[in-house]
Amino acid sequence: MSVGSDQQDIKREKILEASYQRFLHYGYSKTTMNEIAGDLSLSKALLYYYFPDKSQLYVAVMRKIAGDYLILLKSRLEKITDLKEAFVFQINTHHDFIVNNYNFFDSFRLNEQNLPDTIWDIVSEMHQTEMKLLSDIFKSNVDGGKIRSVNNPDEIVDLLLDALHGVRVRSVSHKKMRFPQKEHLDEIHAKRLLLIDIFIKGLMY
Amino acid sequence: MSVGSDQQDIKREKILEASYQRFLHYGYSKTTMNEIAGDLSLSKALLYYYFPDKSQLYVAVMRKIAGDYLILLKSRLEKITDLKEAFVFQINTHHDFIVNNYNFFDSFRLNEQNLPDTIWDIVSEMHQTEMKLLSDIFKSNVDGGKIRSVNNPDEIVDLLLDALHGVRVRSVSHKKMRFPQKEHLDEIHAKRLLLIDIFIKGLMY
DNA sequence: TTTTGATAGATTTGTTAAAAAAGTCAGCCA
DNA sequence: TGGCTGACTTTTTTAACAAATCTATCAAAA
Repeated sequence: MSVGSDQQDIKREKILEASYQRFLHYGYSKTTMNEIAGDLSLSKALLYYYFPDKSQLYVAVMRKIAGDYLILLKSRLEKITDLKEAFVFQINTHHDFIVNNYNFFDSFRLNEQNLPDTIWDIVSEMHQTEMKLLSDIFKSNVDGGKIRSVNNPDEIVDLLLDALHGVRVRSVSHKKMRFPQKEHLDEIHAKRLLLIDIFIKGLMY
Repeated sequence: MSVGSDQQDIKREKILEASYQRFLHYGYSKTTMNEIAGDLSLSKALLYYYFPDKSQLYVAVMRKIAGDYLILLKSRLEKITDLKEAFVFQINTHHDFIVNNYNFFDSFRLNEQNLPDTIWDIVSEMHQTEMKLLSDIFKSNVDGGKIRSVNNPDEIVDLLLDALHGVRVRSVSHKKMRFPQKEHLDEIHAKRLLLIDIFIKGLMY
């Protein structure tokens, strides 16, 4: 990946961590470079020594938390063989990822158009990795004879992810609140379990 | 419902129609009472004779188009017995309703908070009616032995609607466009057919 | 090589006056 | 007298512009 001394990498990490906290609590546009520098007792100019500009600093933070998310997902899914269990874990982990970083993602909701396109590469990579992990489990379930063979496993996995996503979106947008309440989380979870259940039954012989 | 002479009702209708056209083409906030009055060659004051204020005029238009939508849905679904066909029709009709009135609904997207709460009653009523129509078909399919009995048909119907909804949302929000393109509509449609297929299979014996 | 203070240039924010819109009302008229 | 209007008041939006804040740069210090 990147070259540089250990010292540089450590400082880079420190900057990423401080930036993450700011972005997380105040969002992208309400975070200033001065504040980040202040948190680290550094000069603002140093931030520009390590990162070309604010937007690319943001993308770097995004890359980091996306990476952490994927590592968590991977480590757990590689041990899971049950298809239902796999989807439940995926959907819960993804949900936590969104909820825990809600403010961080406000640059997506308000479409902050000055962000570099590389951020979409990260989004795309996340999706591809999720798909790959689940598809593998799916295929091994097909091979194991637990569900019937289909000609396009990836499409099926993608479809179920879409459907599960819809369970959250609808239950939120229906009411005027923008974000699911604690009470609703259980309801969403129950609905998703039911959906996975029916869907997988529909894939059996 | 409302009392008044036939003449009054006719004028009311004319106002609703003219308002609808304005809201549809320019959205809520970019439509003025003067323009609506101008289209009808009436004075603005007359609008206030028939409707208490702008927001309630908007709600009245909403109630009208929601009513039309539900009538269309009802007339067709009452003749459909096949569960799959019913869901396909529902989802397509709903989609058309949203697409055809896209600008009209901009008051929802930008959350125009000065709209009266009664608008949510309409949304709620739409959903309930949709549910009722589909649930009836669902139940008659259960009775006919085509799918297995479940303890809560409404919940199942609701779930499938959520899931189908998700197919559209994900395929849109994934890319940065806010609205599905023509080319995507076919893809969405195909995905939904597949989802309905698998889901209903999962409900069989 | 890493760090900074000073500073230029761009963007956001706050302010205020003018314009446009919502909403009201006394009275006209068929 | 119910339906309608023009003229009016009040509220909201827009435009312009100065002040403040923020991003980004750079010469020079550590």
